[in-house]
Amino acid sequence: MTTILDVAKKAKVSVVTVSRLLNNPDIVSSRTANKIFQVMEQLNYQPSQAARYLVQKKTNTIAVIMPDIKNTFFNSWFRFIEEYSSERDFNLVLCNTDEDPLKEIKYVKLIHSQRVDGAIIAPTSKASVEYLIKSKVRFILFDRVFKDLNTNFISTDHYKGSYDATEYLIRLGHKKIAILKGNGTLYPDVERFAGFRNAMKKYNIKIDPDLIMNCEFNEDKALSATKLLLQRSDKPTVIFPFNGLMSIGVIKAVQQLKLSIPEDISILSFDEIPGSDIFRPEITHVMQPVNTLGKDIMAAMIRMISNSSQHVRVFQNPELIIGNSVKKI
Amino acid sequence: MTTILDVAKKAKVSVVTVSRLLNNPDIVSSRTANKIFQVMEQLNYQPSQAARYLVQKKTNTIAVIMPDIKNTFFNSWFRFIEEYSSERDFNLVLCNTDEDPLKEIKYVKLIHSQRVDGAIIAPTSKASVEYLIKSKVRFILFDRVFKDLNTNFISTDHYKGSYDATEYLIRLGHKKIAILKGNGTLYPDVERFAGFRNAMKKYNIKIDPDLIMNCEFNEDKALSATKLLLQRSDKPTVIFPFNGLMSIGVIKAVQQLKLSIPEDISILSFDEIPGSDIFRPEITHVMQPVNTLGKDIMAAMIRMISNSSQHVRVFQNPELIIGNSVKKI
DNA sequence: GCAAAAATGTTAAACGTTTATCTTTTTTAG
DNA sequence: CTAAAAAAGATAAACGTTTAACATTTTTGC
Repeated sequence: MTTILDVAKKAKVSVVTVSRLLNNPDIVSSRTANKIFQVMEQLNYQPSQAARYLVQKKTNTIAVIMPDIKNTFFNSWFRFIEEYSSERDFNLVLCNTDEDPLKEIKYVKLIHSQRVDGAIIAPTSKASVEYLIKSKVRFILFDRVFKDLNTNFISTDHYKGSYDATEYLIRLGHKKIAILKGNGTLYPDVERFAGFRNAMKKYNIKIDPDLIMNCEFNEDKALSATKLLLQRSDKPTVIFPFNGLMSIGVIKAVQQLKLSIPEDISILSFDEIPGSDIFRPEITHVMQPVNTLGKDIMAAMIRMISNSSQHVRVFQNPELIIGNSVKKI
Repeated sequence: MTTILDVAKKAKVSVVTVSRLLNNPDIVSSRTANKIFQVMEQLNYQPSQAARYLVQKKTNTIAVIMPDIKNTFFNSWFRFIEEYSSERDFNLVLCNTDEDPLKEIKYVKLIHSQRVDGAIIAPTSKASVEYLIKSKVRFILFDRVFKDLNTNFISTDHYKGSYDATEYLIRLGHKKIAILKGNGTLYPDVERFAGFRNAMKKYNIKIDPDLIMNCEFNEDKALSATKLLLQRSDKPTVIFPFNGLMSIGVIKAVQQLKLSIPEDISILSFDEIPGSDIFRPEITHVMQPVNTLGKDIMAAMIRMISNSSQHVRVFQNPELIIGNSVKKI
């Protein structure tokens, strides 16, 4: 690998001049600058980030830790993150945890070791977040907040999204609403359920506990749950899965039972489903503002990196996108 | 940030002993080891990768450069890459180029600067590949090969995939086959078209040049092209888009024209479409072996990193997945 | 042609590790 | 209890940069 010394020698200048050109270009004459640039080009020189970091304590790298890059929501969110950061010359390290706390803690330690300038994390476990705090890694939580942990975050108002969606269903005449949720540990899960519960309460509709299913945000479990639900005598009129993946499970189950949406059963999804643009009927869903969620969190991160401390605690508003997967009753 | 010195002091051992524990654990007694580990835990110590790299010349990092993480094909491929590498304790840096040669060259320089142990790249431009060669970055091309460049690669036999698909269509009676392709620069594009052309030739069917559309792998262009095609008096009986994104465009066009698949028009896609698991009819498509493509390229990369040089030149076989989007004529 | 300003050079320390060599201390086996 | 082996320590160099302090050279403006 060619070093700054090689460049200096070949350009017949001192190492310090080369370094100055790299870090403070204004103070070197354009003649020398050109000469050095030319040599750099010839030798294919790129300064070693590692050596640089040691002195400057900056990596220009931001880590993104998330459960699943394949998940539609995280995927499109990531695209905005990537776009924004690449325009500002920050590098991204992407870590996929698969909702595995062990994988997550491994990654968290790794990025600590890498001394990234900051981390954006949609955590699976609280332990990872506590580790980040202890080890003084700069970070912003995304989507999943720990209320008792007093950290920076950007998330969606999951409560409102779910409340509004439920209200929409109720106004169309639905009372037997089935919920496919997680196990109640994840923040969005809790909030979404609370939103549902309170909307039901407001309209004085009793919640049938048999219609609340824990599917752990898993497609297959949603599929089985749906089959169970649809075989009941007292079956629900609508199913409300708390993420896109579970909605896929619901749709598959409906297809397998040769039923149709919304004639036989209505569906309302939290988040878009993959392939939503061509799937018919269009699935009514709560849409989180991925675009601004991505831009804002990255902007906040970059601000934190330059201005040091910053206070970022934001809930953004989701929007109910009306399709035609919900029937009026 | 706590350093190895802090650990040594607190554990009352020498820096060298701590380093030995980290790099050659067998030669330190378990009593000392435990003591040191305990202190590391307490102080949240993680060695600085940068400092380490300077001496050891290893980053344990592999860069993945690809055009679009949102593209179904690259996305699922990436998941396998990620899984395989994380199990083997390699870190991944993900770079999204958006098919922009400038963004790509920026990323290529970046990873050079980061001194990653290797790169896996589905290149957009030849310049990036030439840069990697010049700067002696270890790399394997993925999907997009440059025949004149004599590099390592793992790709699919695009020719065969397309040939077989075309033959399938012909045997079902199709003669007026419309092709939605790119502009003919990308390797897969060229090969896929050659496969189509030769299959047609074998069955002595003349290719109507009006049915060959350059849509640049773009959804909107595929949509417009499809509308044009379907309004012709001498319209095709089947449309064969060269990737999943263009297939989405085709499907949207068909939906907008209120036609149905395969009654009014048949479709055969190269690659899966997003949401393929719930979309009906099931789209007949050429499936690349994403799983093995991912594992194999990562395995090859890791071998290259440890054994130094390696020769990797592989074309894997795609498979035709029969759905019901192609009508017998 | 001269003084001031700008550009470049010289030297050296620092960043946090690893690693080699050599020395000293501790543990183990008989 | 002793000799050998194992473990730990001490010292120092190296990795590729940046940066500060100061010295020297070159350019600029008048």
